[in-house]
Amino acid sequence: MKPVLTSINLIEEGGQFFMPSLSLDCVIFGFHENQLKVLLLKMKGADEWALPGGFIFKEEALDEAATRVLKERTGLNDIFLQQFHVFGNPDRNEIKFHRKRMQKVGLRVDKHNWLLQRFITVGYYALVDFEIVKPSVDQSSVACDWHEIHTIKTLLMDHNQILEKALETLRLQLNHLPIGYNLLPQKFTMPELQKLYETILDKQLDRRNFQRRITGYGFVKKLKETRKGGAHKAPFLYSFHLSKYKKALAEGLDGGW
Amino acid sequence: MKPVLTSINLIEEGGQFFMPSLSLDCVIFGFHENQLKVLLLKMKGADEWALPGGFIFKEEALDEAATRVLKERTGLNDIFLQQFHVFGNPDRNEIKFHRKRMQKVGLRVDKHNWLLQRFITVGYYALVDFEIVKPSVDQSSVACDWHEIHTIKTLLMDHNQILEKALETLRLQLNHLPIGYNLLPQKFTMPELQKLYETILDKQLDRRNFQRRITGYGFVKKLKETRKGGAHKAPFLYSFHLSKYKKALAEGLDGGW
DNA sequence: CCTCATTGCGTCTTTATGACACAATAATAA
DNA sequence: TTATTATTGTGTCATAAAGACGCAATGAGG
Repeated sequence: MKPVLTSINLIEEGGQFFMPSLSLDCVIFGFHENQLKVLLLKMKGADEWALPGGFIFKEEALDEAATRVLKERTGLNDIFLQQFHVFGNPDRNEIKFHRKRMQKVGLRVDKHNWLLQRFITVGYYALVDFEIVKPSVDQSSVACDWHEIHTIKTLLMDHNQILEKALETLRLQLNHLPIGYNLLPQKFTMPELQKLYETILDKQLDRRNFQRRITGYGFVKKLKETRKGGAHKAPFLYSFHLSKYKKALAEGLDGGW
Repeated sequence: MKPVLTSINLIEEGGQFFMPSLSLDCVIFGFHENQLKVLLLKMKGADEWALPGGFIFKEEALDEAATRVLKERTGLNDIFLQQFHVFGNPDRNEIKFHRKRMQKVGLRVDKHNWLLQRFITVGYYALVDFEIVKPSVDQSSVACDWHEIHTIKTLLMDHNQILEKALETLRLQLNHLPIGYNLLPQKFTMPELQKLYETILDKQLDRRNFQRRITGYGFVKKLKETRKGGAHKAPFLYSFHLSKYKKALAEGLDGGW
């Protein structure tokens, strides 16, 4: 039903298992050491880093396919993921990329091969707890690592554009989806939450007003523990009160109408 | 390059012109008589109304295809449109629909026909000035009419779900995209703008506070004319100051962070 | 045990929001 | 012609939220 395909027979036989001309790419976000990071792959025969992606089985729902790709890449099952945009310009240049890659691998294929067609890709972003993810390479890639969002250079094909759009979406959805909950560990400090907001919004926030506003919403629980070990005063730990968080987000955290 | 296809050779020959397994559907919004409306089609051989849709030529960008469909349907060229979601469940049931339709038309086709495959559809919404649209049927439909948003019953396939998602997106983007500008005529009254907001947000707003807030943003110009003819006091006409509107939206009209 | 950067909590001012009062006005009915 | 009526234009007041900042408490490191 869902056979494990090697690099070679993916090219030669993928066409009979996957939807034609359709792929998906995942922007997997993690938060670590007060930095927003993205999981990137380096594929065999490619110089540039790329977003992890995959194809959709002929009988598989789009979301299922994204879930499967994320599972393969991070080892995690219950991942928060959101479809955010379809990238459908005819010049996305999957074709050149695949042809180049096949040449490097030394494979000769028919020009009607399913991979040598124009592809439209659905962008998903995922939010994971950095701590519990174990990035793993697959058979077609040589590296799989976290990259800090601001240090990312040129990515494969239109992946920079996909990443930008994912970030923009994340910013717009910050007040409507449980982004903090999914990106932070169970217990976190107020400065950590603030830094997450600042990174996503790309804007400095006042420490004291931030704290007042967040506690005002009432969706974080202050714990009795503190985070020892830092160089200065130990901040209190907090955790999300998920039902209250979701309820508040449903209304929208921004003033609005 | 982009041949006009009749109903018959669309089925038989569409496969050589269009991307396989991929379609797009448009939710075309208009605002008229203080009601939000959607343009729906009734297709030959179908009982239910449907969203206007189309396919993507093999060398055509996704947005181009959407623009083309909108042009065909409304006669308009410069339409504001936004891609908002991809619908990719395997049980969307395009297949049953097409098979049924072909039977009614009395057409026998191969089971590998391109239309009898699973289709994934990209949802676009469009905002048009109701006044200047001339809905037109195409060769595959028997009617094309505006429907008030709250009176719409069961639509074809998953089109109710697509419409719902479009409305939800519209609500979320109200403070970030020039939605008023694109839905209202050049000149409009404050009560009209308010009704538009109320319909999209599905919420009553205080007339006086609404006016204060909108004028406070500074992106509407009060004109010296009034809208005569109503049964009561003639309201002033306003028009959007587009550059200021866009600038304000870029910041986001909601308080936010 | 002193230093210092960081954290926790608070104040004050300004701005925005929500609720409501009242006068002005254009079509209609008397 | 004039009164009626529903609606629009403008303003007030109380309350809530946002922005700017002060200061004491704390924990690690010297």
